[in-house]
Amino acid sequence: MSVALHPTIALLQNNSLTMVVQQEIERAILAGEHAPGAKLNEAALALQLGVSRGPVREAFRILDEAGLVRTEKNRGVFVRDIPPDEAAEIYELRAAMEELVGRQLARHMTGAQRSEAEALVQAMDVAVQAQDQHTYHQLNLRFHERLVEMAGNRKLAAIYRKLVKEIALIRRRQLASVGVLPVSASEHRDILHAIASGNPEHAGRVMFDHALDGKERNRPLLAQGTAADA
Amino acid sequence: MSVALHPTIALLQNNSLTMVVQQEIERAILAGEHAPGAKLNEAALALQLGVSRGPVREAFRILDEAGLVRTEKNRGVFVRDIPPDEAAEIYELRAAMEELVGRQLARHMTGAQRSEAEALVQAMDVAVQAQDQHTYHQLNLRFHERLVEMAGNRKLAAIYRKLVKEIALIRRRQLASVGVLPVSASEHRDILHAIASGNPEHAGRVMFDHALDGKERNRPLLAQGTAADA
DNA sequence: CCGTATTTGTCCGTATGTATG
DNA sequence: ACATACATACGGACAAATACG
Repeated sequence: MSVALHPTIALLQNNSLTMVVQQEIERAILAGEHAPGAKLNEAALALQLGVSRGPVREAFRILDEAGLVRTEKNRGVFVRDIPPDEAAEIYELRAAMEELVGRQLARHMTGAQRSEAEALVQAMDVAVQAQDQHTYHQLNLRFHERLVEMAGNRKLAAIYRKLVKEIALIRRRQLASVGVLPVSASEHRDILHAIASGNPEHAGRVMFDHALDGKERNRPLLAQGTAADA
Repeated sequence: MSVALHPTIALLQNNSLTMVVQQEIERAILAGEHAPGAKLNEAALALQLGVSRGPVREAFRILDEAGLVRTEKNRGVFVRDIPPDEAAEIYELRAAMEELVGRQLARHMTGAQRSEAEALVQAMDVAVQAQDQHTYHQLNLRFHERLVEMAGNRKLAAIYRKLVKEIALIRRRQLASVGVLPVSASEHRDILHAIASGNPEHAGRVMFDHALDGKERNRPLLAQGTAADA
């Protein structure tokens, strides 16, 4: 007797309290409810979430390994405040990964995948015309995540997702950076076009350049790093 | 009054019990003392390490996030047994990262860095002539890790190190794979030569091909994956 | 510089869920 | 199918370190 569960419920099924706590703290951090550099009080969080300190501590260890918080022995856990030079390196690495994705997709993208990606681009157009920044941003994230998934390397996809979270954290630091909306509107069509061309190097370069735009848009606070690749 | 500490001691200084436990379990896994798929008993490990179950549980969460173990709710923690198709993807991803490193080094490698790398290559030659597999293997790991570090992207280096650990775990699965020794002896000189040529694409390709050799040597058990890049 | 309060680090007990005869 | 044994999940208590007055 297997009853179909609502997706969300299904996921929560195999989740220990530690997982729930970890996801909630992560959500709060990425939502800006805890500023970079802020101290996370173990007991206070446990109380607030209605759990004991054990699961909170375990969640802290996960978040530390994931790079979202930093732990100082006998002092506590702090939201990571990624310095500009390291932020630049993370942006460069994400761009390099998108380049790999572009190369791979130029070789192996299927028609169905192309259709799915184009649907997302069209939805973004709608969001732009409706001046709906939030929807646009969500769709943009999904567009890129789906492309990365389509590249067919699960480890690459997993690392990419972590980088995206760190970048979200970096953006929290730069108060103003939200606002510019449709800079990349037409670029997404260029990406799909480049992929469809079947030229791996070209598709890779287009995706790399597009990804680095995100870094450039945040330039004011970033040291002009030299890191991996161009 | 700051007394100079031995490096090892210095590291242990700021390490909580959880860190110590995590590093010890990790070491044991990578040393093959726990086979892939084996169950790690919380209480038994705690007893064996002379600590309580708390730090062991926290260490488990770190190792899970790092990808070295897998946790099943209410069942326990198991050493990850990475399936062949995912193993192939990890090898491909590492190769792609080495390609990035090659490109970057072709642009920015300094003379001092080149000297350091050449010293490691020479040491490897000595190990080969002495038929010292273990030393050769260690030097080989250090050679590649140093090159990755020299690329100047700390996040890339951190991810690379994690991939290397997962690959070490994968190799644990394939009982025989140790034995072939100097396959890559001269290839390391080729790498340095390609980097010195100053041609990023060429250096990248040489490092990519070299890295993928490691995958090919382990082919028998690997599904021929399609993953990221060539 | 010292004493106090707060917070983290560690340990252990209990409840709950899983495997086994 | 049931009962028993066992392992994990979670909570709470004590000890140690740090921060503050």
